[in-house]
Amino acid sequence: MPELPEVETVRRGLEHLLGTQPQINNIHVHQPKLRVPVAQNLVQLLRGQHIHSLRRRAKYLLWDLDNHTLITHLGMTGSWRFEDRNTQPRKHDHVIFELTNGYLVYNDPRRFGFISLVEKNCETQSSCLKHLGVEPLDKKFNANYLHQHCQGKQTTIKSLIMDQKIVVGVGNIYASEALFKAKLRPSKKAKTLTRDQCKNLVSAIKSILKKAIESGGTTIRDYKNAEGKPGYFYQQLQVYGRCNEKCRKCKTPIKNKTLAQRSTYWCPKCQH
DNA sequence: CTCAGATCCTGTGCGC
DNA sequence: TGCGCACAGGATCTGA
Repeated sequence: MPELPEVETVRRGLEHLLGTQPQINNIHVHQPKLRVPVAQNLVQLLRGQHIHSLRRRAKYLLWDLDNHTLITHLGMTGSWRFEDRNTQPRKHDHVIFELTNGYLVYNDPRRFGFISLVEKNCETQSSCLKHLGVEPLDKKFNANYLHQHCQGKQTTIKSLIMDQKIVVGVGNIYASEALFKAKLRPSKKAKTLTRDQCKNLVSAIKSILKKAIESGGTTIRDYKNAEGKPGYFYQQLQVYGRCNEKCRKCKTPIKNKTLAQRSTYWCPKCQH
């Protein structure tokens, strides 16, 4: 569900709502069975700690506490909401953080997300973060880097840019969108890309992600930011979800096919 | 090592 | 109206 722009939007919203270093008074775990089970001693360990800052790495949110870092992931359908009063609990409210200034609620119908814990300053060595590739908006993600990773790769270029070991944060929506902007077919073999094509693709990924962040992300169905508001990048989608609709550039009907288990969209005339 | 496919879950929307 | 099926923004594991 949430890709980098959505996670970054959630991070910014929560950072604003949390205020200055709230303390965790208590935690209520209603459903510990997330993709990674919630640790049994989570409540005991975190009670009394403060939330100092909220960072993002890839699609993970990193919560800096006094003695630990909380690593959380939204999976496909996870969301955080902040409430200043204790309101009616909703279906799939799995974990509730009772803070000095309000309630922080993790809701996730499909339970593909998780909340886990590592010792302070150890997060980069944790199993979920240590194999991650470069951030797409970092200057390390450039034409040479991508071209090198394409060498000899039998897989498709769409699978490659969604591979979090190479570059993080690009999910199913923005992969299709970036490939449209770079005029490349999603099914093109990664090893056949020239350096120039890699250069175009890198800048397409960067510009799409930046624009999506500016718009507060993309809401297809259930994504909501921390304030409960949708993202507006949906209006700017060129191909994703537009099967049989006319390409906005050349009027050719957009094609749709499942590629590597994921729904994929492209314009057969604009992309080669 | 590389790559494709199955898998973890629930909700929604479609065709019949 | 109701049922069954396909599909959904992610990441990890298995096995060929």
